[in-house]
Amino acid sequence: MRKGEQTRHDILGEAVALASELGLEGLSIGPLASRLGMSKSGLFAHFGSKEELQLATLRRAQQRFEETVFRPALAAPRGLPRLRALFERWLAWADDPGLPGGCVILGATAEYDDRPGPIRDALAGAQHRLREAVARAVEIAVAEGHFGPETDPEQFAFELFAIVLAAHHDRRLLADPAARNRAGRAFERLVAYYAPRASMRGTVTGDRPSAGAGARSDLFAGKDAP
Amino acid sequence: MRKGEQTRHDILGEAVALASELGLEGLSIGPLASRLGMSKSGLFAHFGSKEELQLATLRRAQQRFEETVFRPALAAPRGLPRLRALFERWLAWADDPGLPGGCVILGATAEYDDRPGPIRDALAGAQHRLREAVARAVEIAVAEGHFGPETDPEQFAFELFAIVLAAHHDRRLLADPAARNRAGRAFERLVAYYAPRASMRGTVTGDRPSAGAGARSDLFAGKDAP
DNA sequence: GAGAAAATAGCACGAACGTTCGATAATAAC
DNA sequence: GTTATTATCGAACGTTCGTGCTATTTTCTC
Repeated sequence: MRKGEQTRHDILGEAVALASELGLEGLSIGPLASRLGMSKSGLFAHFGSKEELQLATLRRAQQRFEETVFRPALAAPRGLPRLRALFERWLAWADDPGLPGGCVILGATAEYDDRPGPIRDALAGAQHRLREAVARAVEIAVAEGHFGPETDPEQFAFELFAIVLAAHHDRRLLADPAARNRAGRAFERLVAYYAPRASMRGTVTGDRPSAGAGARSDLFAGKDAP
Repeated sequence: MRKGEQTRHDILGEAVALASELGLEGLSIGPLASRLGMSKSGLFAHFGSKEELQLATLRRAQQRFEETVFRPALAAPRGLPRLRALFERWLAWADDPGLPGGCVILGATAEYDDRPGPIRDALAGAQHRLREAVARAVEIAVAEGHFGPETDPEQFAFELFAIVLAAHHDRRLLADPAARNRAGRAFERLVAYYAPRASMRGTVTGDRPSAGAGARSDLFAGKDAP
């Protein structure tokens, strides 16, 4: 009873890596089995259908995202520092050695975003929850005074996601090493725009916006996780 | 000699629609042939290999993007209006009835961004040229005085692309009708950020001879039907 | 250690795929 | 109108895929 769970765990580890390169659709049972040194039918018995394997692989990737990106970011101080930590980890996520072909979730989204079914449901649900969690973090930043009170949390979450998406795109397709830097500047511009001082708005400053609004974690030491 | 080109044209029209739903990889010859009321082998003879069909389909999608999005935007006045027209058309592109499953190019990018070969090359090359073309449009906007002189054109192109990407994502996966509005607000914020300071520097360049609206269309300069 | 239960292997199936080939029908050239 | 060329078809091949069935080996329980 316990040996099965172990191999199932190993299988999903390889499955995430393989799905990263070939997509959830291209994740085929034969090559996955031979990578693990086991038979096709032996592997198949763990899931009962390919779709179940795909769902389990997707859930595993989502779980790893939460453990690698989201939860550690929650350890950062409330408000902007937390958002900054989230952003940094999110960018690094696509370079995870366990994801040789980029983010599995984004890849699966491109494949299943117009094919109704449990996979699409799982993707949409997770995306919805993530976006809401980011929006909550933005609300906290507003409460902390890092952003102005008229800040729209969902709008912020949308724009943050947009930056991550484009960075992932440029790194994967164009292999552009400048992508990360560009993403960073876009993030700073985003943060600067919503900063409480309205004078920031619509102005053009050559240098990076000063980290006035609690960018350093030591400024707000003491206030911690909710 | 001419009948063949006509059917080839018809085939690629359907191929783009099918690839929009199932991806370039999922574009299979059998179903495509039966959609067109012709035999598998008859269709196959036009391309000689599946990869050639995929490449031709991709080139056709790129050509349609240029005709539908980019070239018409060039007809708008230089500078910010042109960028705005580009942005609007770009957003509408994903809702094109000929693309029932979203942008073929973005879909293909997700599939082939880490698989070396002619398809990836075509994608990366086109993306590079598009990004450069947008950057040139931004340079013009700077010259027109619509943006401040320290505006980084490539950074702007990156951020503009990010907005479009996220809008496409939210519309496809989340079926979120608010996506377009959010993208619009992100665009306005982008434009506002790079706007010149209130201290009017005026429109510096009166009349540098414009390249004209219907200038060049070498965006996706790929050889077509060989 | 014996027996029950679970995990894995081996094999075969039907379907779908890209591709080939020879035959036939449609079109273009003269 | 005849002929040469091109376009299309139908059938088949070799693979690969997901899946089901039956043994056999491994693991857990008492």
